[in-house]
Amino acid sequence: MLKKERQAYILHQVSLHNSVLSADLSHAINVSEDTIRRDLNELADDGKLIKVHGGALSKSFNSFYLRSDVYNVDNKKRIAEKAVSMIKDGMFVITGGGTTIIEMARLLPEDLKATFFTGSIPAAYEYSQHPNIELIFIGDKIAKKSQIAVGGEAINRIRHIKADLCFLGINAIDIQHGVTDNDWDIVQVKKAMIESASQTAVMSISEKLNTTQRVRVCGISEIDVLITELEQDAPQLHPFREAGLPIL
Amino acid sequence: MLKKERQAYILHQVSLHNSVLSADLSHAINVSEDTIRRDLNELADDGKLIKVHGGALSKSFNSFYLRSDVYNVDNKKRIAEKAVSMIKDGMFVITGGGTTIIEMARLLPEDLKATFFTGSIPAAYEYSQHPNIELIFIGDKIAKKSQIAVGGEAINRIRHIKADLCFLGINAIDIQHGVTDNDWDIVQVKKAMIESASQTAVMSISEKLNTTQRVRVCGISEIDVLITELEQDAPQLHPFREAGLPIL
DNA sequence: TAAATATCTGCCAGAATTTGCAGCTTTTTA
DNA sequence: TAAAAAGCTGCAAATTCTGGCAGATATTTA
Repeated sequence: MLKKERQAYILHQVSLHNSVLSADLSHAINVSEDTIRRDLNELADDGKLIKVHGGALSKSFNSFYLRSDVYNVDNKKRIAEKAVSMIKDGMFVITGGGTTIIEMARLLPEDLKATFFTGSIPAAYEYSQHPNIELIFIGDKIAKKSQIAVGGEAINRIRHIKADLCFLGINAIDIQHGVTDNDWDIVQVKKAMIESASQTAVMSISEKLNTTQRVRVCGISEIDVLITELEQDAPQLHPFREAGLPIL
Repeated sequence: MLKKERQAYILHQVSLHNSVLSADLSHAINVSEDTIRRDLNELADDGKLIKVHGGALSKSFNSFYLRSDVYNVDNKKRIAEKAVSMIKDGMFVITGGGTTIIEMARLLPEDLKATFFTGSIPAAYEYSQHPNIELIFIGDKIAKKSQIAVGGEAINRIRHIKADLCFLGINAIDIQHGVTDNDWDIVQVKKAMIESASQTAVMSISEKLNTTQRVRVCGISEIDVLITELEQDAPQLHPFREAGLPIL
């Protein structure tokens, strides 16, 4: 096998699998690992791939996770837009925290008059910037990681609220296990919020669909709407629609 | 799986869920927790995430609040320093809002362990950035102008607190009329805070000495310390000291 | 065509990296 | 305040990397 051929093969494998191991290549082409290494070094010098200890990575791989932040912001904005469309003048809305909620808070139309409840400091900050929104903060001990109020006091207060809508950014959702999260305290708060509202909308980027975490928030049946960045008829959403969950 | 791949996966998970546990990652990728920890340390060194006990947090999540220019920062810093010196480990401290309080929050020493109560969103944000401070937010309707909780619920909660220290930034102080302010709702909250604490310190730049506003908060006698940017023996402070008000 | 030259490939020894483990310290939690 | 969980350090084994060397192969030149 010619050197050129070999390198072409390597590039093909890299673009196919996003990553390759020197040992695998050596075995597949039947040349020594040294040769593979030299090839990888050359290809890396030419900027065709990224060499790392033990093998190589595709170039697009790197930009994938670097860009995923920005990429996700766009998706979250799309979700936020859909969520905002559910809110009408005069409503009582209760929301959690998280980046998607923050995006939603920023997109609320100037002339919307509504009352918002939240226990999240960043979300509260955004709501308080809005000219026509009345904001009620649900206080208690603030969880450091998420800057959101947790604990019995907060849950008690939430129980006394009768909201029209509840918006929750969620960490994982799955047909079988429903909505799950990884922080016990925050889950308690979310549960209370769901119970206190007549309608609950959960917001999630599609990447979180069909994933699970450790603590269960609620079953699919307790949710009224699922909001993702996808079109309503996207195939990933089929199982959820079939489970009777309305999609926005 | 290559090291870089693993780290990319970790970053992806962090940006997706805002936080991850070492144990979960170790289980998901099938490597030892030591390896995960080392990865997290490397990523944290590169500033890609924030490492915490048991896992890591997303970096982008926390930074929403822009430090805006405040009037008279230097003087307020000087006041804040004096205020900080009053706080000891283990104390329960209740504070209002305002720029002076914010400065104080930023100056709290890293190793101070104390519990803070506040109803101010910006102040809460600052406290929540501190590693060793336990923060309890006193929730209720948020007053737009000052981003602070006001109303019966808040006052009720404050009544149930027994704090060691109360810090208030004040708008006006005068020998005859005591501490005065211009917002009725906020004054109610401040009154409750003063009552709930065994010691009250009021903080004011010297400009506000000998001025009055429309609503009375409390008389000079109810204050335990007055903190200004001036030296203790500054002539402007004489009348206050003579009225029996300790000066810091 | 034969010799000279350049390139490629495999092998090797020592250096470097990575990883899991054991023992010990620190932090968290009940 | 003590048990449990997580973190850190140093070590050892395994893997990978580096540069040099030698033989094989390809290319050029006399």
